Amino acid sequence: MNLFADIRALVIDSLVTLTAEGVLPEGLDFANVAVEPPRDASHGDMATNAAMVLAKPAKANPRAIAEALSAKLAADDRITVAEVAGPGFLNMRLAPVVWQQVTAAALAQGTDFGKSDLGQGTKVNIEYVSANPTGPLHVGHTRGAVFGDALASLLAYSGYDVTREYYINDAGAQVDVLARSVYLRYLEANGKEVAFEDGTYPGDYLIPLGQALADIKGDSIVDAPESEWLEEIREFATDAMMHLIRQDLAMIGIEMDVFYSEKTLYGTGQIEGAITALEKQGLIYQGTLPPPKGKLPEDWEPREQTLFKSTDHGDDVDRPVKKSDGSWTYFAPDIAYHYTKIERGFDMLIDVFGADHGGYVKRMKAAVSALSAGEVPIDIKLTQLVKLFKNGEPFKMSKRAGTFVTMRDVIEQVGPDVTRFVMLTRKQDAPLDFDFAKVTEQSKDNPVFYVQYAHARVHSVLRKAVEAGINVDAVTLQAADLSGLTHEAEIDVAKKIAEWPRLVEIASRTNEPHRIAFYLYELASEFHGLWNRGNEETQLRFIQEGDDATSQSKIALASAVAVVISAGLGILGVNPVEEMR
RNA sequence: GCACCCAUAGCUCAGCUGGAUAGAGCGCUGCCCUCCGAAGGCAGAGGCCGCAGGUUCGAAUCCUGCUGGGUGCGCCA
Repeated sequence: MNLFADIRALVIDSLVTLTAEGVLPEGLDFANVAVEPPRDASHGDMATNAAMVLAKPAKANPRAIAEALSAKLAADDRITVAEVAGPGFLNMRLAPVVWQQVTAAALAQGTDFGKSDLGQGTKVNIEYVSANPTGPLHVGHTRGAVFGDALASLLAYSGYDVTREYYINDAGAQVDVLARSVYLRYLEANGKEVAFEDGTYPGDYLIPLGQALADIKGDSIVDAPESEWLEEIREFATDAMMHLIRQDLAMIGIEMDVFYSEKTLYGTGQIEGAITALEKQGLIYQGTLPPPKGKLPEDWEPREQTLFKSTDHGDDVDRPVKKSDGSWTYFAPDIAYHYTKIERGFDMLIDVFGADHGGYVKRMKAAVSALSAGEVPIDIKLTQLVKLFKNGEPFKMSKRAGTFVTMRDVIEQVGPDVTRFVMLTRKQDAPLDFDFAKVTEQSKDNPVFYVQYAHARVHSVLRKAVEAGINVDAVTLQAADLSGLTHEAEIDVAKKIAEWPRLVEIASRTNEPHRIAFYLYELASEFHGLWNRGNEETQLRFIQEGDDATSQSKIALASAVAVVISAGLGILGVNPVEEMR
């Protein structure tokens, strides 16, 4: 039940009626008519801009339209007041019964309250994490992982058919580096002195791999040339790394639907196929790119390459798909990979990249646009850096030195729930400060705690009610008579609950799961406020001694809050707690 | 040099794809526990929404140009 959609439907109906009656001219477009909560609560429960939007095309005074609309709306039972304000706003006040109905709907639908068919089964592919299989996930990956996963859940909740996908970069030079690094560890396990020079991964996490290899191989390839072991060790090492990465992901509750290997694009004609598809459109040519303006790289010299005319699809310069030696650039298999997404029948693509891939966005969009004839939209979300702090002291990570902070480190210290929530309390394109001390603090300074606390308080009430012999099982609460919930403080909580479906819709349309986190904070705030008013005004307490029926209605409201919090946390991938410890 | 992202209270950030007097938390000043958990709540002070133009009935939001910060810029992935 989306109250805002219901009221908007009522407004549109009224406008249609007014058109039929000749008050409004025929053929007006109502698409821009919005029904939203006014910023200032004193203006009422809902406001519509209908009169202002229609004034110009209807060639009429906005206030006059608003007056006419007001008369129609006031006839509906749900609306107690519909008054014209300002330049032509129509402010509506809704009857208490409306809020009681919303509360009942939330209880009846449980965590499905807020689900919609907005997506209409649209097949959407969300690619996220996609970290190189050269080591464990670090904090930077964590943000993209959490963001992508929450977005996937959000879209699924809104009726999209979601596929969570991870692209394994297991074919580039970086996996050769991995193989050589593992080989060094293997030599080490065989008692050799080795040096980790630039261009190798010195991290400790490869030591067990070297040992495992030594256990299998003994010293048989200690003196062998690279050509004899490279391929085998590469395979061995990337498999091991992907195993590690899956474990890391599992720690934070992420399970991918598809792991897509870059390697499988080679030797199967898929890269060639994708490039041919572009070629047929005349978008592939031999050419020489102009040098980057400004500071010229020392070793720059003009070279002829195979280029993709991405400028035809909104890019700034054309991009090479082949290096000057004729081998594919990284971009080529990426084009082929996205081509497979189109061919696999996805209607919509979302890529979640780290901010350092910002320069990649336009060419990827250009490729998808060209390959799908503009039919498949692609949204690319860049996640900004996570700055780590410990007691206010920042600490850095350096992959080269092998001293980066892993996702595992973070999860082990603060837990998956806190990590996920904190990383979602910021827009993904803004940098995030993550302070180990602060995120585990139990105070309202910490939004995770604050929201969890509200949920726990509801369950505390439920426990107390049971102790007091009040029946608060789900069926009883759903059947409770809520007509007594008329106090302003209670209505305010119900109003917040009513916003949930609308909020979900907005978050889905914008691909912005952080809105869920902020909403939950606001809902928790309303609930804490009501709770505390019970201190002074005892009639607002949830448990009314000797009056089970009243208690049940108030507890029903509290339970509705818990249901929505639970649904919201579910989208974020956070487990609601029933008790604080 | 070019492209993308960002700029909102002392600090950290929201702001519902253009709405009315721009909101939270922290910090600061007060107040509220005999009371379902005060791990909370209430109130107050605090703003040229980076600057300058433009579009509009109406702009923090859209457009243009600046300023300042981040990221990236052929033969890495």
